[in-house]
Amino acid sequence: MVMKAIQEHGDEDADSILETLLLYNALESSPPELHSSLEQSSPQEQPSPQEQQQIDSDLFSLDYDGSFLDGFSDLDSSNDEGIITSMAIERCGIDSSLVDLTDFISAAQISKAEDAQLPLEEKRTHIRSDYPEKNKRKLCEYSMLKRKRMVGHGNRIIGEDDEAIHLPNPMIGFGTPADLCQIHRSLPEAATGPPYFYYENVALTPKGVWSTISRFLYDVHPEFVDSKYFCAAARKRGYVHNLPIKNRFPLVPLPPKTIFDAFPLTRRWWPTWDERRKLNCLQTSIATAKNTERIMKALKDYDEDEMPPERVRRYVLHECRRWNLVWVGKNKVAPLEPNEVEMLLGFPRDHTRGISRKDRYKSLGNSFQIDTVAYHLSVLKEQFHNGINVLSLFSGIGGAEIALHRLGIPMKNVVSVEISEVSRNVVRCWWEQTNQKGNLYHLADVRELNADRLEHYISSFGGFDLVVGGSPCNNLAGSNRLHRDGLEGKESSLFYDYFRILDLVKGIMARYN
DNA sequence: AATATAATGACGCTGTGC
DNA sequence: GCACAGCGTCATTATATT
Repeated sequence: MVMKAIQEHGDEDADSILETLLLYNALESSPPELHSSLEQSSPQEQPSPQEQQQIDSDLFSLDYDGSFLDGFSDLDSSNDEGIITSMAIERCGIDSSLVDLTDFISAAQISKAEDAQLPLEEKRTHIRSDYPEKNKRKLCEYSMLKRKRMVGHGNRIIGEDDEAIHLPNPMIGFGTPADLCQIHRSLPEAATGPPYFYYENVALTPKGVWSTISRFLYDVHPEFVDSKYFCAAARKRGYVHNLPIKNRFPLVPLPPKTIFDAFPLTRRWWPTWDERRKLNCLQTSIATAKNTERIMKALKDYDEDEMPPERVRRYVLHECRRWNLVWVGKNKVAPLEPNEVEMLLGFPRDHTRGISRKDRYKSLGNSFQIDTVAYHLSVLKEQFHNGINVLSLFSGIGGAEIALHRLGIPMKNVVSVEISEVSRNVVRCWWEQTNQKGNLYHLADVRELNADRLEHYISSFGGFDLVVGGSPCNNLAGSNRLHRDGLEGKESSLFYDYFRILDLVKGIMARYN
């Protein structure tokens, strides 16, 4: 089918080939194919000096070398697609499913397709005649046009958000510690640092959102990762970043990977007909007492080892999945406690202690999964072992800061912007409790962070090494029944401030160097 | 007793995959 | 056609604080 698609479209039109393959795939039901994980062992020396947690190199003596794909960045002939396709088959095996092949080809394509073609502003701008005042997106695009010189017209018309971005399955990004499907990527020139940037948001957005985000963030393709490959709970997120992806390493100790590992006591009460081994996404609100009460009622007539009728099982399982419930007694389920959520997300125990229960769930539900993010940020350790300057936007309860800390990367200066006073207090407390040597500067609103302030920070400590943050997902997230109105929504449009600030930092840093 | 803060419970719909 | 997942919002009620 791959070959057929190539014959149909010729070697050069990679997009059409992918389209065709995806179409074939939609028409056929291809058998599920497991990813082959590499089992080679070559001890990797891990720089872990003054770290309290020693890294057990035997635990992760996997080969991170992505050499099988080393040629990718150097391919430049128009015949690449054929080569890539055959490499894909070679790599994934002749029997592998089309999904695997297309994922592979897609990942390889992205790095190539991105930097070519249109000038940046051309791609990011589709409304250029009117003078926008109303929405942030237009304002941003307008300011970009003003700032950058206009280049000639492109020859390809790019429609409004119609370049659908395909979510990979399995959602492992450029590989997890256990599944090293690593690909060498070449970033578009406009995307390269300094500074490094790392942007995060929910993977399952309304259509077109991720292509817009990607277009603004210098055409870097998002890395989609589900944190279920790092911990016991799912968390499907997209990450747009310009970090290297070679030689990543995970945090130690490794977090529990299954529900039973995380909560051993639940095993005693877990019915055989509940086959869940991972939790669903940890959200900002939990089940009510009424919910769990109804479940208890539905089960009250059945013994522990007795299988309830299918109707009852279906109801109970549906509610358990919907509300992320765990078994805590005979026929009794309960939502997770705040400190249990902290543990699953990789935060120190009682990190959010002292604020209201509701606020704990909310701030945790809005946070990073630390192990996942730290895995991506781990490549900074070698480069910044003497310390790093961080601009942390939408900091929340400090997921990025904690990831860096747990990686053993000293923070020299952290400018942290967070609207919630409660969350700022959490980070401030943590900063003091962990005896951080560096300086923490707190701001409340990203919208007030202008060029003057940035200039001041950059001149005072010599630039930011990393701009990190995840902008609000309120208007993107599936759970929002009322205002899921996309990237232009009230809160989610703050993404454009992330871009605005990042772009300012890039500009100022370029002047200083 | 008035006011501030916290907890409760009900509320669809989109996108994807089989 | 159906199963499933999903960093959420709001009005109302309960509890805490002044």
